[in-house]
Amino acid sequence: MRVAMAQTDYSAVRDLRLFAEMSDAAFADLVRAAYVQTFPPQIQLIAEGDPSDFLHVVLDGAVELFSEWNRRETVMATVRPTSTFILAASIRDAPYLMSARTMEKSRVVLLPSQDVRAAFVADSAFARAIVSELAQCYRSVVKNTKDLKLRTSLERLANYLLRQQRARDGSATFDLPTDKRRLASRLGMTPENLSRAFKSLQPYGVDVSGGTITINDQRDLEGFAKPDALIDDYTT
Amino acid sequence: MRVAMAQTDYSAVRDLRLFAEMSDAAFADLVRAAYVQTFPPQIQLIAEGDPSDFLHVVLDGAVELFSEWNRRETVMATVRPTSTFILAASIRDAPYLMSARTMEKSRVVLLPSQDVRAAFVADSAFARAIVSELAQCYRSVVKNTKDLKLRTSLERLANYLLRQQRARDGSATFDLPTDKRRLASRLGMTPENLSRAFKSLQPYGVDVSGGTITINDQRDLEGFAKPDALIDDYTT
DNA sequence: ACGCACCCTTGATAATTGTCAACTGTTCAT
DNA sequence: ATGAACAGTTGACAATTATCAAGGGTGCGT
Repeated sequence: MRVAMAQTDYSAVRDLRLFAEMSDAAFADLVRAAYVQTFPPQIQLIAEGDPSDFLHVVLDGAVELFSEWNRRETVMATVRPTSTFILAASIRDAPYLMSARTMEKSRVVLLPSQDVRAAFVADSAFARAIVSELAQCYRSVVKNTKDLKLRTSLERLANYLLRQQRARDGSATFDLPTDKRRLASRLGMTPENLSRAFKSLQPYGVDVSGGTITINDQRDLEGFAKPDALIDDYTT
Repeated sequence: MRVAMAQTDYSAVRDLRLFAEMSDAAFADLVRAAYVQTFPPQIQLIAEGDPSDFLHVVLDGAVELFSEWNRRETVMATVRPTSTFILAASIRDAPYLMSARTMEKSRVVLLPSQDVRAAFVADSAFARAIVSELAQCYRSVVKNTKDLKLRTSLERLANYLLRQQRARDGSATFDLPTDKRRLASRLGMTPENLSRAFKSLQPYGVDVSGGTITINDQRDLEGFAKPDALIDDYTT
């Protein structure tokens, strides 16, 4: 009766660099026990400290990774389609270090962690892809640490804007991909401080209108922000 | 004439979890073009931005990883025997994100990055070990980010002391493994601030005499520091 | 022993960042 | 339309952290 079930379309997952080189058989094994679920906004998907039962893949929407300590909370990252999160915990079979919640209505694939580990052993192309992905994740977090330790909040914001602009192919005007409260937390500052930081960037040609940013003087802003490939270039 | 050369002893490297499960043949291939070098203190081994030609293994001494931006510098980590550094860059064949310098006289193994990548493809046990190692590295950096974003400098210091104490099997008195200037940088603060932070921990039973720390009231300090396994336990 | 570095500390001050409270503007359900 | 809820902003203030300058202590080479 296999006709009646499991016609779920995993082609979007398959297209991910992480899974693209796998053998068809190994991929079929991996998605056998997987399932796709759609969540409403503001739903907590995982909690830090929980055992890592599933590797998650965001197909649609947006997921926010955050952490808490002593009644404080901070946004660690935002995951947008199509990519995975909590890969390291799944691989190590260790508890999650971050919690995750949907920011909007989101469609997420859940792959049992044990199947991921099995696929890793069974399929060497998958193993290679995992290592490459993990190394990239590691390097991203290192860059973020440099950003946090070497720059003031104003410099972090300026460089964030330049990165966003580059991600939108360099147009002078673009929209922030998230609300300002989350952005503040992601950048390691308070919302009040972010408000003032935007004002402080006005002399460098940054205009803010709601969530729309205009960079009037690219040179000037870059002169202040001093972007550095070893911090701001997320492709290397 | 192989008797005359290359009798270098790589057993310390072999014992590392990263290499322990490799086949003898793969390990021999990996070590073939490797070499061991002894460096005096304060020598810069690698510079951020350089291509990652070698995976490094510290056999003796201590190596400091640091980063620079805009004339500022910060200590990212300290590597002690026996472990590797800049694994992610080697794997991805990407430029180093951090510089490295010896803190003391140090003996370091240099493994050509291309041989590491070759061994990764040839030996699946090695591939598995690399993934496990990388996942652990990733999780360490995430924990460090949480430490930085969720805690004040005083809280970071308090938790650092508790971690050090645990690493020394919980004895009330122990020595700092590094000078205070580097420690300050590692914790994301200035030396002056670290000095004052130590003073601020006196009421919680922390005594400082040179580089020797005594924790007189474990409970009290823990009450302030609120250590958390998802930040401070580096084994998970 | 002496002087010279160098690290650490301390004090004074400034810059940065966070907190609290109030206010604006918008959204959205009723 | 109305008003509750909420994100964002602003101002006043406090806490945290950094900077600058000076002094104390220690180690080391001569």
